[in-house]
Order: sequence, then structure tokens, then C-alpha cells
Amino acid sequence: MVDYCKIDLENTINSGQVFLWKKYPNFWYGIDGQNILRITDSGKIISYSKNKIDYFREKDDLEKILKAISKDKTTQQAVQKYQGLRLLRQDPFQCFISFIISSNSNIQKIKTCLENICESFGKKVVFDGNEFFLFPESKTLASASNQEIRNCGVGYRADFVIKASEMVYSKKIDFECLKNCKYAEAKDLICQVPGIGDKVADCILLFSLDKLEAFPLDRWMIRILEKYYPQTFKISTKTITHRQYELLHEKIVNHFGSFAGYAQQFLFKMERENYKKKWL
DNA sequence: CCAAGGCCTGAATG
DNA sequence: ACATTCAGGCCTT
Repeated sequence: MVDYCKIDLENTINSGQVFLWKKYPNFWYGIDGQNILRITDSGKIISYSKNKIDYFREKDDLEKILKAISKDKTTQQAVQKYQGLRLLRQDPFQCFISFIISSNSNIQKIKTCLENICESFGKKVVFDGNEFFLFPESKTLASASNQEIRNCGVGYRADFVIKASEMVYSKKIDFECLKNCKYAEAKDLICQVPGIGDKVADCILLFSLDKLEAFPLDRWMIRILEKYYPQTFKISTKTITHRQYELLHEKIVNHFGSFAGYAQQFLFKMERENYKKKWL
């Protein structure tokens, strides 16, 4: 008997989709844009701002989605093993910057960079008797200097962060508009941002812009497809070109259906655990 | 359209 | 202890 409402907070946070969370003895604190969330293990959310958010996508029909993506033994097992794992609906700007920084990096380092960015540029607030730094707004990062951003540890990605922030502040990139676009259209638009290619775009689309058919293909997912799906998805070369990425994504949506992004999250979680990779 | 090299940092390995 | 190698995705050539 599966309880589709039960959320596994630990597995959800430790699945590579989100970075600014910190565990306390009985709950987690997380930064989500201009908001701070406190979540108990039972899944109760207390938020700093009173804004209503559906951080856990609780309106998604999990029963339907999990059945839909369970097309093969591998996915069935991953879904079974990590059934409380959820996709999050994150603050778009924070997600956008997070994954620009994520390229050519790893989870621990991304977290450190983002914490530095919050400390250097975010508003300091007190919530629950503790001090926190909110994620900075686009205007602030857009007007920062290259050196200031570099000091956060992002290296050559500093220019990407500044230009990307400018594009958001000037509304050249408008997240509300992207939410209303179809996947392909939103992806074309977001790929115009420097530092955003296929993989980073798919992360942003999946984790903050409600595009559930987005299926980020990083080195781990490629490895997973080669290992568990050598017949279904034949991968010829080591590095995936843009064209190959597109063709592969088409095959993936054919196989998993329009909720493919959920499948990606379960598969990624499973394989990273198999290799005992560290999370936050 | 594709292939190869460079970018930056920290962890892992020698 | 130190030096080298590697992991990671995007951009330019």
C-alpha cells in the first residue's frame, strides 16, 4: 500500500535539485528567493514571508505520475525505493542563478558559492530567532562587479551571473512569461542567456518553471542511460552535442511520457546513492 | 553539423 | 608534504 501524500524530506532535499538547505535536529531551514522555509520531518512548512507557495508541488497527481513514468524495471525500482521523493517548485531567479553556477561544478561547491552570494548580497533577516540571508534580487547581482561575484568562488562564471541577472532585471527574461510558454519555446528563450546550455536550461525549467518534460542530461544521467538502457537509448559518443541532446530528449519523452522529469529525479537519486555520492 | 581545447575550484590520488 | 589529475557544462575556435 503506497501513501502518495507522504513526503520524504531528506531524500527530496538531497537529490541535487536544491542547495540552500541546512539540517537542524528536528527540522530543515531553506532559503527560497525572498522567503525562508522551516520544514519539520512530518512535512509541515512554516515560512518567513506569508506568501502562499506550493513548494512540494502537492497539487501534482503523484499516483498518476508515478504510474505513468514506471515504464521499465529500473524506474519502477527507483520509484519504489524513493517514493517520498518530490520535485520542488523553487524560486525561479534563485534556481536560475544556482544552475548557471552549477555548470562544470559539484554539489558541495555550488552550495558554498550560493551561501557566499547570499551573505555578500542578500538581505539579512531574523526568522525564528535565527539570522538568515535571503537570496539577492536580480537588480543587486546585476549591478555587482565581476570581482565581487568572483570573490564568492564562482570563477569564470562571474560574468554569466552578472549578464544573466541583467537580463532578468530588464525583463528580457521574464519568468512568469516562461511559465506560460510551452517547453520548447521556453527552452529556446532561456538558452539565449550566457552560461545556459541544454542541461542547465532543463534544470531551471524542471525545478522552477513547471516544465515536467524537461530531463536534464548531465554526465550522471548519460551514464545511467548507458548502463540501464543500452537498447532503448543508444549513445554513440562521449560528449553529447546539441543535436544529439535534442534527439535523445525526444526518445526520452517517447519512453517516459510527459512527466519524464520526475523519472529523471528518481533515477539520478538512485544512482548517486549507489555510488554513495555526498549531497549537501 | 561535429571535435577539441580552455575556463575555475576543490577534492582525490600519486 | 607536495604535485598532479580529475570532475563538471558551456563557449569559442
